[in-house]
Amino acid sequence: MTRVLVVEDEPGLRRALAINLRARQYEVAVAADGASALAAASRQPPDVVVLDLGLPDMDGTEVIAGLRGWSRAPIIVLSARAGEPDKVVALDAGADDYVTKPFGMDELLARLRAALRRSATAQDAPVVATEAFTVDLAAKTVKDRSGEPVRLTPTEWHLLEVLVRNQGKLVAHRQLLNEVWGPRYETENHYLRVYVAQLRRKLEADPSRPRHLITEPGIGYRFVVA
Amino acid sequence: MTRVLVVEDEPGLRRALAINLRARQYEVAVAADGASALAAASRQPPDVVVLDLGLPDMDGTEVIAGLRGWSRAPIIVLSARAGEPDKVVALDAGADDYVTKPFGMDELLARLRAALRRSATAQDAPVVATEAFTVDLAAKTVKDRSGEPVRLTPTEWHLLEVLVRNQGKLVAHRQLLNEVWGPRYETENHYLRVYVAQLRRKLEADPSRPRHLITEPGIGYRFVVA
DNA sequence: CCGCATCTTGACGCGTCCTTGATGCCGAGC
DNA sequence: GCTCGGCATCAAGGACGCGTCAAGATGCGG
Repeated sequence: MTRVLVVEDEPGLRRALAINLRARQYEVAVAADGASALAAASRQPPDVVVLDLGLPDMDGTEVIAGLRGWSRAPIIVLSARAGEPDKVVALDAGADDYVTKPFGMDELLARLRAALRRSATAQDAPVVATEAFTVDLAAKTVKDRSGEPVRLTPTEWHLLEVLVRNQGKLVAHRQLLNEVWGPRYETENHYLRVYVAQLRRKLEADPSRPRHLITEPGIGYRFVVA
Repeated sequence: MTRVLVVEDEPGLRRALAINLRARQYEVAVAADGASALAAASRQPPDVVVLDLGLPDMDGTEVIAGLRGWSRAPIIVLSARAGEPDKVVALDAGADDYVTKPFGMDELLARLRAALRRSATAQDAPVVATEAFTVDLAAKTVKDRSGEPVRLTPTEWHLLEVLVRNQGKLVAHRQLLNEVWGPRYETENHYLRVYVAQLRRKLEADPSRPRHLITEPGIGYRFVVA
């Protein structure tokens, strides 16, 4: 069954969305603020997210960034703000669609179907194997050479996932920090050093001579398979 | 380069769309009616389609169906009709997004970027190859003739990137310094000599006789592939 | 309320990179 | 032939970034 995460602080609308979606045989999880949305999403990864931008606790783009760090599930943004700049910011942050309140339930459902149709066809092989370890992006698991699972903390996994998804490409400090920690942490390069070091210690055969998690001095990091 | 097919019968809007898209480095094909749109799409498969529903010769959903028969390129629908049923019909027919006229150009461009981001398969590799080395702008990698990666420092890479982006064109000292070091360094021509020399030493077959990183005395530098 | 895992923050040594100066070369102009 | 300005090359210093270790904070589950 398709799992929808509804993030909406207004109780009435939240209920209405949940009822309508459940009536169409979707499995619905709800959250009233950004923090619980991210928690719920990590606990039960949704297939699509309906996200109200006007949340009490976090900026909407931070929620988008938090989700995009590890999930490609379509994000449909709801907002009372019809201004163009708001739409551009949300879409460029990683949202897939932007619906202005008030909206019709039929339209939202149609946009939801369109988003799901796309993501159904866009599934690529989410397993990447190196000589030292294997990453399964779908199952969110990492195994070492002998097949033993490797324990990663949530942040370690976020970071690894972003790097693996851009395999071969150089990912800038700024982009990594933005996708894993959010836009407000774009200058905290020290976080990267600490967590890259931890990943290397857990994954690389010789952590002091990394072969897959490569430093590009002054620019960022790169994951290479060979 | 990303190819956009614009299907719009109104000449003014068609021109405006084409101009704006070309200004953003998209490759634009235009069509004024459904039949020529389908013909153009089959001749030159687009990466994304911007489709006005109010065409003179065919119903919009027919055009969508005609495209969806063989192409998965995202379709962004433009329409003057804001009614919900129209949106639902178009989206369920296979459209990816529905924008109501009048719309802002920035919003359309943002929705276009969002659509393209999803169809990750449509990414051309912006790779520039010379006989001595190969530059991959997306992955930020440089390889020499034997395929070995070349290590560049951040400043070296930044400088090379600007030159390669303007391949064939002459880039003035002032512009290079401005883009790499910032506006306050526009007179530090010495920096350029040092770093161009380093790039030549790392990339050119015969650094003292450069064939790709060319000095234009008194003006600037130029990158040429052949 | 406590304990543990995780995240954040700090300090330090080391290596690399940026900046800057010195020197030689070449061509243009006098 | 000489001088001068722009360019190429080399070298050295100091600054900065990176890796590493470890000690507080923080938050979560029991």
